[in-house]
Amino acid sequence: MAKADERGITPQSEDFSAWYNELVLRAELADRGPVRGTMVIRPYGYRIWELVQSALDQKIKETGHENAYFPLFIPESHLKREAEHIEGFSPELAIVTHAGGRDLDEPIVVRPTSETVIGEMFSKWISSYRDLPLLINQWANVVRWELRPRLFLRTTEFLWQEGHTAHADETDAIAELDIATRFYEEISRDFAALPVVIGDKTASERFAGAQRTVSLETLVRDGRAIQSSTTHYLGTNFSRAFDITYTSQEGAVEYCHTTSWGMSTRMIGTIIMTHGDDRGLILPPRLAPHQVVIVPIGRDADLDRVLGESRELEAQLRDAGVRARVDDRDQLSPGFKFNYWELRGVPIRIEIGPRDLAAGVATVVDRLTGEKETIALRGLAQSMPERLEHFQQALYRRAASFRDDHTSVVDSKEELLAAVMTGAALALHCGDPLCEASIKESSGASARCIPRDGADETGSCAFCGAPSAYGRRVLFARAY
RNA sequence: CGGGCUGUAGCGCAGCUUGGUUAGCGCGCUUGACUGGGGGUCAAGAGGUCGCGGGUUCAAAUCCCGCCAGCCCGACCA
Repeated sequence: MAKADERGITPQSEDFSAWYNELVLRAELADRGPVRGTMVIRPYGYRIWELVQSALDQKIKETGHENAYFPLFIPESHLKREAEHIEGFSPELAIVTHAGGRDLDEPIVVRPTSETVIGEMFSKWISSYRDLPLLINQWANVVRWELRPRLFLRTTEFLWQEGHTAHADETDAIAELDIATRFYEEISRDFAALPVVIGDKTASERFAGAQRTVSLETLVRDGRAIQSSTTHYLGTNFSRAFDITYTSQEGAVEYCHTTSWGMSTRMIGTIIMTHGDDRGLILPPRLAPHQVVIVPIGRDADLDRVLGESRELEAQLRDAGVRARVDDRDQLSPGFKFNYWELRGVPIRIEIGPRDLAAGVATVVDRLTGEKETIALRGLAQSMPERLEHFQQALYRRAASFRDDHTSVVDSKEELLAAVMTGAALALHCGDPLCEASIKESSGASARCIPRDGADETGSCAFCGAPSAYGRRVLFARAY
């Protein structure tokens, strides 16, 4: 691992991984737990998660879903009922075989996801077309024993939200997919300032047991893609396995069509890697625990006046609906505090010193551009929501240009392989899983999704030359 | 599971090659004074089963064997 400068963090360009790890730890977002791959989410990181949660929970409820809670433990036999599902998950299961002081008759799985328990319950709860659609969401922790953990991006245990719905037919289930995809898109764009590429997964990248998987992909600053959330149309695979049936209006017994969809604490890792720079985090205002930090500067009598003015401004900002905080720690120098809050990604910093006070102004500093402005104290608080909104949009635009600058349209094997070294590639593909596998083998890149907003296009596969499938280009990138 | 690396104070590390008596350094922490617009200065302090177990030796952080843990790069990964 590259060594950080005494005070700063390793630059992104030198070692992105080291940058990321140091940042997560130094910004006090999270710490490693005692069991390999586990993570303690510290208050600053957890607050970001709470802000994601409340925004998403509101959208989930507005669209008619209800929250519920299902058990952490699942009988192993349940998981085995859907063949592809168990096959996909078995390598990463944590299984309890001993409890209550003795060996268990049947092993119990710690949920890696809840399709099976929820399916079991759905089959009891649904009997008529009048019971449909059934729209349930759960906020929970899940456990997946991944081989290579990374803080927030892939932890042994993580927090998420998982939506599970049952519908009378495919049309209704697909409409549900669109609803879930839309609110993930809105959370990503409007709250996390993440430009996403949305599209279906290819067959080999689909969720275990799904007929369709739609993913939201983000391109982060080292040129890799990350799936920040995903929705699945499960067809009748799970309803056949768990006997989720209903009697239709015509009196026939039919299988339900089910969906599931999730967004996890990985979102925080995505935000870090999309927006962060060599000075630290840059948080989108709508998800920032502190949107504005006020640093009072001065001593003795000056300090009293400056602190008083800072507190007054803090109160005004709060009245204006801004999450503001005065950093009144008197043992720390202003310069220390500037770096401290920049590392933590606070969008706007306001400095108030004797010179400012004498002129009735404050110094306002933008975390994204580093620009300092002198602004009259009068009216400053009232204008802050608009300033934060501009910041939010500028952050989104910057990420969108980065994505565009690092996405190439490619038509040959050579171009494809070159493009994925520094970003994403849009290529026609034959649709053959074996061809996908060999792209992965030669470049490390995988098919992220088939972007739904791509233009209609056919031709030959950029990699192998066979006729293209899908009628559109496929997004390839190395991924987290 | 392969390849590489690392375990010494809260954090980051030196010391190990060539064993030696009180195990160092920087940051952080505590107290005080001065300071304060980009990571302040000085002074005085506190803080250690050198990852664990065994072995060699008069003597082990240092040499040997075994184990454990963690990180990085792969493989794997709704």
